[in-house]
Amino acid sequence: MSPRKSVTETAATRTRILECALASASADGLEGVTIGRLAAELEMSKAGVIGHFGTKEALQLAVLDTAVDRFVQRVPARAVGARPGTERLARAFGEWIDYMAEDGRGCFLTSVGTEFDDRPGPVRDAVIAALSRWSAYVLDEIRTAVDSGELPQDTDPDQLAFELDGVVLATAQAVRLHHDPLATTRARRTLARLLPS
Amino acid sequence: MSPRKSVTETAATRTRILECALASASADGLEGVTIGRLAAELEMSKAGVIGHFGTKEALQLAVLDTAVDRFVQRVPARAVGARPGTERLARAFGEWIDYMAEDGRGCFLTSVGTEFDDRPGPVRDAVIAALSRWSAYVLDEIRTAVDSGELPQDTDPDQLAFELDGVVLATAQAVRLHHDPLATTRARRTLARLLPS
DNA sequence: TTAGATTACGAACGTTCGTCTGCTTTTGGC
DNA sequence: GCCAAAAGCAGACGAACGTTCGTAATCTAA
Repeated sequence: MSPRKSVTETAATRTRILECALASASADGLEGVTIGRLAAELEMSKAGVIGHFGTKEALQLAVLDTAVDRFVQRVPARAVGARPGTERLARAFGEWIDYMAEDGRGCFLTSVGTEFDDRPGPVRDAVIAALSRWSAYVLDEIRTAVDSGELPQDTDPDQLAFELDGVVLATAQAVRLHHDPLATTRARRTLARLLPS
Repeated sequence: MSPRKSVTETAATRTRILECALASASADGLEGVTIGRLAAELEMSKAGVIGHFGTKEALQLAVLDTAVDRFVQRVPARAVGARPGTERLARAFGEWIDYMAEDGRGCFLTSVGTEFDDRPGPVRDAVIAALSRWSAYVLDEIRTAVDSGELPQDTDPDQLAFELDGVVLATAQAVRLHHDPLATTRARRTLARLLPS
């Protein structure tokens, strides 16, 4: 039928599937992704789609991986240039907020976290693992800031991380559910208070 | 077959269905509720289940209504005795936090908000309406507190409401996803800072 | 006592789900 | 140029989906 692709192009097919699945999952949730709809949208057979992953669950994990990669490339990667401590934290969270506000995207990772927060399994584990990595990153920077005196000595890192998490979640809700154009403004204001520069 | 129920008992059947559906939706999301599983769990026929509502979407809206009712009975209702302003706000949010922490329940309303934040339709509209009512309630109390001098004159009510929302969302995530036993402690600490008494 | 709703049933509808089985085509290394 | 490996297709599988029948049993009201 259609001309076959080179090996790099077949790897690109996998990427194409994951991009489409990520878009679908952003709207309908990770469980809402279906092989049939993906196949129709990509003009492939269902077997051609799932053949790259084996099972739907493996596909879900791959989608999650893709989303995490993009997040890492976008958020922490853009903060490496900032000085460790509050400056890096402010940069990272600022990038995250901007990222969420783009096209009302929100945060895929936290959305899936809510979707799977009561469904034990590999997907839930993967979400928790990813969020734990982020959490460790944040806590590390907070401790650096405390040690250097940027933050008060009596700062409770876990408490601050909790409040920063709240800012992110509130922003995601404001952006996606309420389409609030002032969400980023409010988020930045809270951020500035939590992370004095 | 089985003896028919009186009219009050048949109304109780509807309640029984909604309770079961609410439990199912808490775990699998509102879209994850299926007529077949409900019927099996309630030992009824699928037709008997859906007959009370007509369509699955109507059932979803009824489940949402049930959840909102319970929330109202539990959270704002317990705060009516508190003095308007920061005291009532602190009481209401404190109750909400306790409510979320019970059995790691989390907040059904915000979970569904995340689930449907990109799916236009009656369910999304109903979630937004319910959250808007809560938001109006909170903003009203904040303004009362500002007027009475409990909160600084330059308080931005929307900003404070945004940050309170963040506390709730962070608590829900900590409780449901991470099973964090310290979630309520952290939430109360943030609350105390946002709403000085 | 009777008539009309109401309630729930069993059964089937057509659709979609995820998965699997052959089969054909293409690819990459020899 | 050849050949195993991989990619993708068509199609079918059983199961589950939401919905809709016709019917039997029950309740309410006249």
